[in-house]
Amino acid sequence: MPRAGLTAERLTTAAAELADAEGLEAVSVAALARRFGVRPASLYSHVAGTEALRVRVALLALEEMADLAVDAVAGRSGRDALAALADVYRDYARAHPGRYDAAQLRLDPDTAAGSAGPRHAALNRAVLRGYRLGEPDETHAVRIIGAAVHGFVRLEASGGFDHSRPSPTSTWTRVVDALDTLFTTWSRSTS
Amino acid sequence: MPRAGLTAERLTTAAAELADAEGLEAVSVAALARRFGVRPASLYSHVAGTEALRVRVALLALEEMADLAVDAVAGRSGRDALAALADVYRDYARAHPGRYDAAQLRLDPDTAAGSAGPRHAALNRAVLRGYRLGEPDETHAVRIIGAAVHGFVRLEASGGFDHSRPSPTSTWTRVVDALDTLFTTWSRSTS
DNA sequence: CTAGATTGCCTACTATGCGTAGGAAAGCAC
DNA sequence: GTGCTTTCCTACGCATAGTAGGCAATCTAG
Repeated sequence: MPRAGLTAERLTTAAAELADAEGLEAVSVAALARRFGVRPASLYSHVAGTEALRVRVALLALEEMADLAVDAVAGRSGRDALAALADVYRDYARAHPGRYDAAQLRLDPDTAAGSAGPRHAALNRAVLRGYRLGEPDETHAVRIIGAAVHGFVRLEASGGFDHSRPSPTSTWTRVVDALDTLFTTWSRSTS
Repeated sequence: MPRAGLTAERLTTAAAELADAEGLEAVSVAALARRFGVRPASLYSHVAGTEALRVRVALLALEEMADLAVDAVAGRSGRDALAALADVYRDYARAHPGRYDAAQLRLDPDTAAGSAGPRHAALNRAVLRGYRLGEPDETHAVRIIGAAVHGFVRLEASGGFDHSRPSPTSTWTRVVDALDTLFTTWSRSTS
């Protein structure tokens, strides 16, 4: 019998595609085995199990988003950089909802430390440096960006405002404007 | 053999407690059956299945939050009302993480229409009326409150800033301040 | 090109969960 | 008590996660 050519990488990308197409819930050993025309037990030589599969998708998503974010932010500063960074997250979530969901999984500390998570944190701070906030404001700002972006993305993804007026994108613009204004104001009042 | 006295209500409250204690994932027909010392099949005369159980928890949580929100907002206006409303959501999420997660489930349109969802929308708008935003700003504002609050709560719940400085609560204060300032500014510039 | 080692995928199994069908008995009406 | 309803049961069928151990496809030595 011919071999299917399973590897951890191929399983991870297939899992990511499956997550985007049918939701993170659909990512399971059984589903992947079907996709590769192989018995479920065969996957266990390559990945530890269902949860490990989802974690791999999370790590992939974090890397992809970090790469996109680095490109988007390059050569920009201030509001431009902030908007570019925020757009990366929103656009990624719309293009890859399953991967994005996976990226929200709570990773154990070791895994998180080895992930692209720290790159995201560094990028956020790099963008914020333009506002010259200082501490602890910069930390507050990192958290607020995270909350606003993830909160908006989640609302948008859960269909809360499908086909409703005004358009989600116009609200998104307000969100980014509000963040920029907020940080600019902090910056002024502290200096 | 004595009867366990199962009812849809008792199952729902037990499911809510289980969700808060062990996560929404832990809510299942089998787990509830164990809790009541009963065979899994016995639950199906009372609830349709695992998903229905979670939806019931969601509806319960939405009602509880709406009741709390009504009380919290009563007699307040402006920033006070906004802060009180936002605090209700954050405090509820911290006290009842499983119920709060359930409340984020995507409900089918009919179920959603019969839920406390519309009460939440009405309350949000009632609080915002104090800012005299008009449309479409008021709608943007409703969405932004939702994004900011849910985003923050989610970050806080996922342990993103456990034991880290500055305290999550100090960031929360900034979030509420930022929302108040934002809406106040919109209000002025439009009038 | 063959012989042996490797390893990829298999069968077979256990355990757990969901959900359905149909039966027995507990409790209620009278 | 007799009969009716409801509650909970046993017994299934099916899907999934994961483990143990085997056969054979492929790689490597010589």
